Formats: sequence, C-alpha cells, structure tokens
Amino acid sequence: MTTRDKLLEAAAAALAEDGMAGVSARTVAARAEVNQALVFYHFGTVDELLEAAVRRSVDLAVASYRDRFADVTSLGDLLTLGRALHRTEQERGNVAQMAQVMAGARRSAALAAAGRYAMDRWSAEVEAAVVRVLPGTPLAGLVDPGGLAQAVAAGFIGLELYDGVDPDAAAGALGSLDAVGALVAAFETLPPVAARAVRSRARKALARASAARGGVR
Amino acid sequence: MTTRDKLLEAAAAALAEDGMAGVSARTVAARAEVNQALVFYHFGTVDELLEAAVRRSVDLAVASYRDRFADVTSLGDLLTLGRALHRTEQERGNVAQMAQVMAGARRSAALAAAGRYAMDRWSAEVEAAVVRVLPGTPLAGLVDPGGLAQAVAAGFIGLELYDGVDPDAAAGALGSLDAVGALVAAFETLPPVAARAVRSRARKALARASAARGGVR
DNA sequence: GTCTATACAGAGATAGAC
DNA sequence: GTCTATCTCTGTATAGAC
Repeated sequence: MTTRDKLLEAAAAALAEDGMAGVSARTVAARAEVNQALVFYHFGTVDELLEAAVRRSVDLAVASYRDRFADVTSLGDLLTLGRALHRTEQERGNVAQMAQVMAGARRSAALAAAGRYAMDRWSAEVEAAVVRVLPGTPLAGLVDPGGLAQAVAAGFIGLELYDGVDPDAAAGALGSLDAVGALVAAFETLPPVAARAVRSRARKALARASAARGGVR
Repeated sequence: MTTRDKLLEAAAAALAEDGMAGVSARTVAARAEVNQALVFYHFGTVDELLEAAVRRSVDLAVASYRDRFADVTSLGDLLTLGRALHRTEQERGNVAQMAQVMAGARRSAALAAAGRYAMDRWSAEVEAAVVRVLPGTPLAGLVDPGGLAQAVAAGFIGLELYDGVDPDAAAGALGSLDAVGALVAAFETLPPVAARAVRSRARKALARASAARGGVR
C-alpha cells in the first residue's frame, strides 16, 4: 500500500469518525502512520486530500452497487435496495463523509466540489433505476426522475446528521419514509381508471400551487 | 443591546454564513464588535456560545410560526406552509445554523445538544399539525406522525447542505418532493372504497418488508 | 462587566537534508 | 519520496488591571 493510499484511507476514516473538526494534516498523517509533511507533498492542501478521499470512497461505493441497481425492476425492488443501501453506507461511514464535506463547503471550493461530485454520482445511479421503474408508478409524468433521485440523496444526508444527534428520532423518521414509500408503491395496484384520476388531480394541484407561488413572487 | 446579545447574534450569523469552520471566539467577537475574552466570560466556551445562539434562533423562529401552524387544517395547507417555511428559514440562515451544529456534533456534546434541541422544537411543531391533518389522508394509521415530522425536518437539513454545493440540483429535489406531496394529497379525493383498498395494501407491504428484514437480522 | 496582555496548543505550510 | 526542522498564524483560554 502506497503512502498516497494510506493517506486517502486515513482521511476517509477520520472524516467519518471525527468529522471535519477532527481532521487535520497532523491527525490524518498520524492515523496513516506517515509523516505530516507528506500530506502537502501528495495533495497540496488538506482540503484537496479530503476531496480526493471522498471521490475515492464514492467511486468505490457506487461501483459496489452496480449489479444491484441493474436488478431493480419495480418500485418495491428500489425501495428494498434503498433501505439496504442506506443501512450499509451509513455503517461504512460513506454518508458521514459526504455530509461532512458538504458542511465544510462554505469554506472551501475543494470540499464543495467533493460534495457535488458525491451527490452527482449517487443520484445518477438512483436516477437510472428510477427512470426504469417510474412508468409503472403513480408518479409517472408527475415527477422528474433526476429530481427524485436527488431528493433521496439529500434525505440520506439529512438522516445521517440527525442520527448523529438523536439516533432514535432518526430511526423513527426513516420508518415513516418507508410508510410513504409503501403507500406510493401500493398505489400501483389500483385499477387503471382510479389511478389515472388520482394522478390527474395531483397534477392539477401541483399546477395550482406553482401558479399561486408565481403570483406572489 | 447587551454584550451577551451581541455575541449571540454574531454567533448565529457567523454560523449561517461561514459555517462551523469559520467560527471562532475571535471571528465572532470581531463581528459583534466586542472583546474576544468576553466570549469566555459570558459563555465559558465557544461551543456553549454556539449552543445558546442556536437555541435562541430556534425559539424565535418557531414562535414566529405559531399562528400559521394553528391555521393548518388540511394536508394541502400543511404542504403550502411547509414550502413557505422552508424558503424563509433557509433565507434567514436558520436551517444552516442547524445543519452546521449537527455536523459538529461528533466533536462536541454542546453542539449535539443544540442540534437535538432544534430538531425537537421544529418536529414537535410539525407533528402537532400532522396529527390534526393525518386522519383525512391516506397515511392515517400507516405512519407515525412524530416520525413523519422528524423526516421532514431531516429532509430540510439535507436540502440545506445540498443547496450549498449544488443549488440547481437542490431546487430540483425540492420540486420532486412537491410532486410526491401532491400525489399523497390527491389521494384524499379517491372514493372511500378505493382509498381503503390502497391503504390496506400499503400496510401489508410494510408488514412484509419489515418481516423480511426481521428474518435477515 | 470589560479590557489588555499573554500563555500555550495546534493548525497549515515550506525549506532543505537525505 | 520521505524526514526533520521550523516559520507563522490562528485558536482557546486565563490572569489581572480597570
């Protein structure tokens, strides 16, 4: 294992365990058991090390789900995968890494880029599955698949931070999202006539709401 | 305005604008135009100043919505209020303050307490409205009002961080959540028989999913 | 309650020997 | 590529005068 890789791994672990506040060239180097100056030799700045570390974590994690995303053929499948993914990635600390660089984004362009990259990669993956699955759901034609995928990714970030301050509450929140997902999925089983009626009402309500907002602005 | 209040206000502003990384006794004191040592005289540590600042921001913000929450009588009302609230609180920087202390929670018990407090206050407010509104919706009996309120709060936090790294994407995500909300709301207009059928299917799907998870664990 | 002064630790970053 | 040494800055925190 090269020094570069040791640093990347140590940075990812430090970010996940101690957060941005616990990360410094010194602490990361100590964790990697290499000299502190090597952070700057290999990466230039601490932020750039963090950026590289998160990009690597995300690339590895996303790749590890490629097959499972490909297997998704229904909304139910996608919800099941989503639950498993959330659980696993949270445990691995990958969600924490993302949340932490995103929280640090105000200060550093490198961190902002890392956060954007991570969210992009995950939502692209989710979006591809949503596009396949959406036609069979009540949300077809009502919601933008990309936006939905991004909302899911953002939700994971929020839950991660919530879990850090109140694990029970975060678990309760996750359970409720499951219920909403189940409801939308169950909607698939409506007779086509009823489904169309509901969908058209939802579309009208949306149009009304955005018109109201447009009027105010 | 007392020195204490100047510090509280400056801390809140610093947290919202520069994030945890940009906050220090020196920067906050400079912003408040008071001496740096007064941070420690009044609050003991920087983290305790931040905790006090966030508690104050949350108390003020929540109080400012009391009437509007009381006026909510339908899911549609609640969604409309939710959109307005999200927009306003994000602009005021209150959501950013919450996200930042939550991100720093790993390092400091005071910050964790501040995050927990903020999430509690907001979700209690939302929950009270959800409890009133839920009986008229398809989610009645399917979802825990408290959990749903917590999920909404967590979602706002996630969107805030997302907005910091990719504003367009965050806006897209928000739009999709509107669509999901509209769908659930439109469901209210189904004939009672159909509504009951869908709800019961959702309940069964939920039970099945959690049984499957129970089997694996 | 407020200010000055200061101690002290840890941060980022670089120079230069090896 | 790696190490030692070091510079400089910023941060937290306290002591003591006013």
